[in-house]
Amino acid sequence: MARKTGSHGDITGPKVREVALHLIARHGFAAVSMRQIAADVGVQAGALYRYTPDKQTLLFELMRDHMDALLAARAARGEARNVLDRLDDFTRFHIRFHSERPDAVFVSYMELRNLTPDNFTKLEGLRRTYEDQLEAILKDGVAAGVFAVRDTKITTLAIIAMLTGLTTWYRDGGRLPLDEIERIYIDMVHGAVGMAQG
Amino acid sequence: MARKTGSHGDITGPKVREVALHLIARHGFAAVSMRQIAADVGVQAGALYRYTPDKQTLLFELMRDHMDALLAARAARGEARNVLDRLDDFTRFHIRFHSERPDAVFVSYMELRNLTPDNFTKLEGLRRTYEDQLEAILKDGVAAGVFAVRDTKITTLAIIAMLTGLTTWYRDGGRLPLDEIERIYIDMVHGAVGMAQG
DNA sequence: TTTTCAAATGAACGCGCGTTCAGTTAAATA
DNA sequence: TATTTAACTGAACGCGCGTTCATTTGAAAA
Repeated sequence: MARKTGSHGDITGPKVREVALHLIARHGFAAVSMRQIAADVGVQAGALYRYTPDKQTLLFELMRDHMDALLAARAARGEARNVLDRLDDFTRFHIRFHSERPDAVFVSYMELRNLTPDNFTKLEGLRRTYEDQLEAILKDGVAAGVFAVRDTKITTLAIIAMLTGLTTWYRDGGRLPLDEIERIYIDMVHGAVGMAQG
Repeated sequence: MARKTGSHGDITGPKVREVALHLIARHGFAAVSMRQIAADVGVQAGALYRYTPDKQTLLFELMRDHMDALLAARAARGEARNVLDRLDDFTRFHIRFHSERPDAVFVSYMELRNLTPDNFTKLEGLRRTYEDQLEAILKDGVAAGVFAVRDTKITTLAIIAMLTGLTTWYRDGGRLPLDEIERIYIDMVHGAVGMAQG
């Protein structure tokens, strides 16, 4: 046996990434072998190397693609005028985007330590770019006298940690619909930036 | 060579755990080998099995000890009278305890997936016990009309995620002293539970 | 000092790892 | 249809893995 009937790189390639993302999220990068990924894809281990030069690059590209998608989706959204709407929009966006991709979120936060220093630096840059977008909103809000924030950097990180924490427990079809969860988080974010709730 | 001069189980045992915690936090459980741990301890790999029956148990006991210490330290603290003081005390306690043990925190949150189902269940119970303590405060605050919280469960998880996020960036001797960081977080927690800041 | 016990060695076990590659087969092209 | 190209196999490579164990040696007890 060699090439299989119906085989096509445009199908196998994405499937490799999908399977890898899922397995790595479940068991961790170091705990998942190329043979396991290959088995779930339905090929032999050697075939994976048509789609990635090595395991490390596969991990890095999964994480980089996630961050690229995050920044692209964010950029595609128009900016609201007033600073409170911008904050609410960020909150809603973050919740939606992250709740739809728990595997990618998990991997992107947990496997940073398995990246080579070079790859780590690149990813840090992307993450920093995203964080800076929230901090810019906070700074504008403080300047406008709308938010009362002691330290915009810490508040930025605290809000992102709070919002991202959602992915550890949120499951589709759970106790509360995502709309309601969004409202709850928006209230809490308002509180965190020193606004009265309502 | 066999037994080394000055060797003693009361010294090597704790050192095994200390080294293991540090290496696992840095590289992940699956990525760290028993030989690496042994090398940092200063023994051969076989000697580790005088201190743990196997690698999995070593991981579990590190995580369980961390949670036990967390609950014990929390219980050792007297409860304040009014509900706002109790919330502030929880916030301060959580920040202090977690900022002092970044390795253990990291491992306890990241390596859950590497536990056997049995061990996972045990640890989930301990974590749940801790979360329930914060939720009890929130419920009391809501009942007393002091807090305005839509959903105590979600708010509990959100606050803990926000506070624990600190360990990903806090380093001793950083830009802000821990006292100041505490104040910032206390303000944000007040906001998250629907109180005006001050 | 002799005996007992605790601590650690170092070699060995089978196994699965990431990766390479010559060979085989299906799909695409001419 | 004949040729080229893309997809994949399956075997092989050296290596490090978790774990076991007979043996050696230092520390503690008698």
